[in-house]
Amino acid sequence: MLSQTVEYALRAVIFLASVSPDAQTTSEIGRATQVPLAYLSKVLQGLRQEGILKSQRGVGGGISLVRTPQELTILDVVNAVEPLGRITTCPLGLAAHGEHLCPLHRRMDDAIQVMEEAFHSTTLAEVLADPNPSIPLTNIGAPLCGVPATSQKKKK
Amino acid sequence: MLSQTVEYALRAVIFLASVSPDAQTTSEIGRATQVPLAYLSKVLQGLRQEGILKSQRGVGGGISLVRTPQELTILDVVNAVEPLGRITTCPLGLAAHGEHLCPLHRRMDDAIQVMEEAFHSTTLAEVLADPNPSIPLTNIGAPLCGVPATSQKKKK
DNA sequence: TTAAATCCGGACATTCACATCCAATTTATG
DNA sequence: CATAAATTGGATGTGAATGTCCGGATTTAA
Repeated sequence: MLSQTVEYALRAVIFLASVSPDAQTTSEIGRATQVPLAYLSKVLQGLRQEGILKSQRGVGGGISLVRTPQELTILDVVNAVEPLGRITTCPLGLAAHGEHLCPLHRRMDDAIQVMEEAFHSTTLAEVLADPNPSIPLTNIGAPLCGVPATSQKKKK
Repeated sequence: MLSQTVEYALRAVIFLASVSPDAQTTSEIGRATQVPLAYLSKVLQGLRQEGILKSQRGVGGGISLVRTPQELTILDVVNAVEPLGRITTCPLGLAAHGEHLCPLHRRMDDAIQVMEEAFHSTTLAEVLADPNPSIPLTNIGAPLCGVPATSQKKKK
């Protein structure tokens, strides 16, 4: 449904949003998000090329958000990694249909659209602010489950 | 987003619904839906194993729906081919979270759920009944664009 | 019984998502 | 300048999704 890469990308940007506007190294992001490090670097590279993230090489460098968490929606991230694939033209290739879809494809696109709207209506800041108060278990309520919320250790 | 196989499966069942309860050969379905014949047979096989379709071998045989178009939803077909992948447990593997998702995964699952509901709320019969009246172009209004609506030629 | 129609199932090919590894490049700092 | 920290990009591997091919099994009908 949603690809593994989308899952990884969202974990990464949520974590980055939680420390925004600070930069984090790929290793730090990997540790926090539990994403395989070698693959994470590819995902982050893609997000940078799409203008979601920016990077700084060298000592003290790392990855950070281009926009603020208030300005960045879940949809922005999803579309940067793998566009949702709205159905805009007839998949059967009937050019005569133009922008008008048959009843089947209209409903398929409608379903994709409601998902798109759900993603568009939520910013990273809103995810972070969600207290999720009704849940009593350990570590629940963190924007990204299992992530040590805004770990503030600066060694050296 | 939605896989190619889902697209093919929906085309096939919509066509079968349009002639329900009659059976159609794989070749006839392939011609009507523009799906590669060799692959279509695999897709149909899967739908049969999932209890969506039934088949009859030999001369005069073919494929037909198990249920009526009124009783079959788009979601039934989608789930038979490739389950939507609702998020029921923490993808980070934190068992302690149990059934409670963190804010990020709660929103991701919510988005999948709205799509699931959109598919669940539509039967094949409703797709077929959709007149799509506002559209003036050729062949528009057919439940599956490009399909000769309930082609009634019986040769021999 | 034979033949034709039709589905069934396995083997194979291709492409892509996912993932790993490592050398090259950039940058801050002593 | 030399070194260590960090990203970048290329090469490569693996498995799943997509797609093709064909012989075998089943059923109807002549």
